[in-house]
Amino acid sequence: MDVATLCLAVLAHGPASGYEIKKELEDGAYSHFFRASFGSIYPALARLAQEGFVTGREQEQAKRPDKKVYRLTPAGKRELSRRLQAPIGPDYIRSEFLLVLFHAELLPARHRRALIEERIRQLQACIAEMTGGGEAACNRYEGSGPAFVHGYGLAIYKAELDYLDSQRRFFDLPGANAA
Amino acid sequence: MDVATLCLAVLAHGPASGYEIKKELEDGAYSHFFRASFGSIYPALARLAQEGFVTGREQEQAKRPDKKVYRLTPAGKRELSRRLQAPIGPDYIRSEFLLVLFHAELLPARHRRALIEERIRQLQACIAEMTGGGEAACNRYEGSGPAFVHGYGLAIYKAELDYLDSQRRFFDLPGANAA
DNA sequence: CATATCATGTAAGTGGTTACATGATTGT
DNA sequence: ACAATCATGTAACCACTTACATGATATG
Repeated sequence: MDVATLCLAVLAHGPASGYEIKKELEDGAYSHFFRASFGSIYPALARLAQEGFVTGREQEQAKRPDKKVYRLTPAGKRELSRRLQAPIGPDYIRSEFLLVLFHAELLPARHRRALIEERIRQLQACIAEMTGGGEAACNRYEGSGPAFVHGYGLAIYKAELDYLDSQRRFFDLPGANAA
Repeated sequence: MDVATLCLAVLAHGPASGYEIKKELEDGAYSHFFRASFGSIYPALARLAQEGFVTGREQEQAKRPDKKVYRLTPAGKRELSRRLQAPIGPDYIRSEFLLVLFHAELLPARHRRALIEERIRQLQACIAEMTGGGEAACNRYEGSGPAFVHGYGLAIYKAELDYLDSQRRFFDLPGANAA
């Protein structure tokens, strides 16, 4: 599943410009399980428009640069549905955090401690943002799918935090013979 | 952190050939948080040897192709330590599973159910393999680092399974108007 | 008899990212 | 004044994957 499919997916929730799609992928619900940069989003949208899966309408704005608002065509919606039903690949995970801690014995104890404390802070912030009602990004989405995925992510983050909390003793293991 | 660093990391646990490193990344403990293919491992090892971070010794084998066993040099160990202490990037996650389920409403109910049941099966298998004592791959590693990471992964997988179990009602939501 | 495992390596292709180019507007 | 936000797009680059080339041995 490439960036084009991702764009179709985001657009299924309503029309948006390339810039808005990027923001969604950066701060919104999608950020927890996908990623893409401008350099891949803009060409993907242009291609999708050419293929007839989206239409892009130039929209002037007062005191802002013009933006090109894309929306799904009926063909685009069918295409998205088709792509979502294709066999899925396995989750791709690449965690430098876990790679480094796998070799905790090669690190100075304080460095190990700093890594874990930073991780705890990040997880707490993330959980707070996802739990706290209000203007949180994910609130924009309605329906069982987004709610299910939201709960899924939250369950994982909570489990990570709980685990780190239960492993506080790991912080204070004898220091390493560092470089 | 690139494949070269990953190779240094694997070699820190003992000498290995390119083929063995790949196996480790595919079935071993590393498989849960990193990935690499032959096409990137072999050139990385050649480069590391050229830089003096590893030495490769050709080893003949009876009834098997020769293999080139690499081992970390003292400089290589220092280099690994140095690289592990560099600032780490955020976890990179790309889950087609979550992307598809985020759009559950666009899918036929049976497809949604099949995805989740498959996921449950995978998680159960994974947890069983990690929990069950015996010849499991991760048992090769000793020390607090590997144990910590093992526990971390297990905590996540268990949380995912628990969540899916708690959401069984999600399976039977009204079907979608599929393509 | 076919397929899987063991074993190394290269070349072509790909799906992205980073950096660049451009520029008004708003907040600090 | 300086940085951030809004906004689009291109070009150069990069790390990695897939497929190819080669071939013996073991397994079902």
